[in-house]
Amino acid sequence: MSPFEDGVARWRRVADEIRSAIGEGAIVDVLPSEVDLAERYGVNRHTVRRAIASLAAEGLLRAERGRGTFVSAAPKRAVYPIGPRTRFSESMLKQSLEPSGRLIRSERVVADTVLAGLLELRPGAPLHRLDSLSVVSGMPMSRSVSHFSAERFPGIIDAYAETGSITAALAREGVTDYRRRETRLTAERVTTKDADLLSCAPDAIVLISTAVDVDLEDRPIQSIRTKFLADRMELVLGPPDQSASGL
Amino acid sequence: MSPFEDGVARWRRVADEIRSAIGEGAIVDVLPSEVDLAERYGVNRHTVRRAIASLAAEGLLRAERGRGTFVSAAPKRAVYPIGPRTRFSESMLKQSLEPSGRLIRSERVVADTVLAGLLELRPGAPLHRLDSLSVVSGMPMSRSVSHFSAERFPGIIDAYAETGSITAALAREGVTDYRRRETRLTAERVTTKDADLLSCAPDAIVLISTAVDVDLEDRPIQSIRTKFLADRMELVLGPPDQSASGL
DNA sequence: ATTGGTTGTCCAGACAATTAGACAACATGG
DNA sequence: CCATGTTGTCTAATTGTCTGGACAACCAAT
Repeated sequence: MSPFEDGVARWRRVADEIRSAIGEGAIVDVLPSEVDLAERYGVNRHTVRRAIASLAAEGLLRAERGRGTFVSAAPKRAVYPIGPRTRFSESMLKQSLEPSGRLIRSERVVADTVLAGLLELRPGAPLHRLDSLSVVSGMPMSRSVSHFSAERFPGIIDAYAETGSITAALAREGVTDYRRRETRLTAERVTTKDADLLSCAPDAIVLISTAVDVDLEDRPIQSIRTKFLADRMELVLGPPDQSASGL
Repeated sequence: MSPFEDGVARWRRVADEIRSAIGEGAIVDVLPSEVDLAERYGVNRHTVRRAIASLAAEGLLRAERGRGTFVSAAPKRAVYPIGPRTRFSESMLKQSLEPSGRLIRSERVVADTVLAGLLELRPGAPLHRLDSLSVVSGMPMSRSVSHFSAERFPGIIDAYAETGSITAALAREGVTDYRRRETRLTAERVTTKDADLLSCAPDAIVLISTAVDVDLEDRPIQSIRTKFLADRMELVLGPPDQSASGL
């Protein structure tokens, strides 16, 4: 059999399986020996070693010569409750995390048929495209692309650049309250460009949320497409009890 | 620079980017020429060709000699509305899809502290562990691991094996209605074992949903952890309007 | 001190990935 | 017809992956 087959190196697949095993609690404190792992995954010991080296570089494992290899810390994900009254900054503050938003790029575009449908505007209507990055306690968390009506919110870009919060920026534009109408969720591999912005592994996974926010009269305010780094975030739906992330 | 860097082949990364570009609507009908793509992604033309070959094998692209390369069909994801009244089989039927569940494995286990907490049982309580696969119109969609109290639902395994639906199985055990209390969402790479069961690429991505269902008296019924194939499913929260999946 | 089990390092070979260049086969528009 | 641009195929050379084997260094018991 060929070492590859689908463009993913064996050592990386082994690394992924070990990471999963740790995440699921199948491996708790100490790893099986390199020889055992090699046999279990059907690869050479060197391949296992490379996988372990990769995980050690992530800070997940710690190898000690003559003793064994140990898991150093189960990484905890930040929790993001998502529902009709979803507010990113508020959620992070409740977890004693420091949210901040950074403007990556802004642009004036015109609405295509899809965006026009979502925002209930005519195709060709002028829009503000807001490309932003959310950083929580120094760690990049997500990357969003929002679209606003340029006619209704002429100063939204500047307001966001100053406040770093969409809720705050909307308040300046006269929107005191809003709610989420619908959220669609899926997941994909991160693109290389996003990987740079989010400073994550080039093959990390992002949860993709596509949503429309509406004001109290149910008129669309913004269409927002957000990519959350899956290994740093956990989305929670349901009653707002803020228990710690377990599994 | 090395062909690899992180265990992912270049052609694979190019393939992923092209797939994303199609998913986001950046590439609509016809691909740029191989030479253009090679320049854009900074790789050799042969590498682009391999990426295209991989996507063509998936059925996403169709290359025609002398003319160009075209996207054959925007793959539509099955939509799964998720909320308090979430029912997998019903949702699929509404989309004219044929759901069926298959029992992979069942087992009697005892509750650890985490499961006991979720199900509000004492640690050590006997549980049924139900390991199942959901197939929709012949396509494996998700893989679930459920835990039920063995004392309260002694026949749940047999009931599921016969009906292929958890809702139907619970009805046989006397639970006429139930609702979802909380759902936690994240995403990971699929494990090789799950990749076999789901018959998908060995490095596909799964949306992981961890939830607890409760009866009308708010007593926990089951804890369920489901892995949805992200490229075949889209989770939707919010008002139940069943519009087609349009990113 | 010895023994057994562990991680760390080195060498070498077989195979895959990537690059480069050149040319063939085909389609389209002038 | 012909010029241009496209995908398909081939050879070759370079670099990285994976495997196999061997040995060193280290730890924890006996």
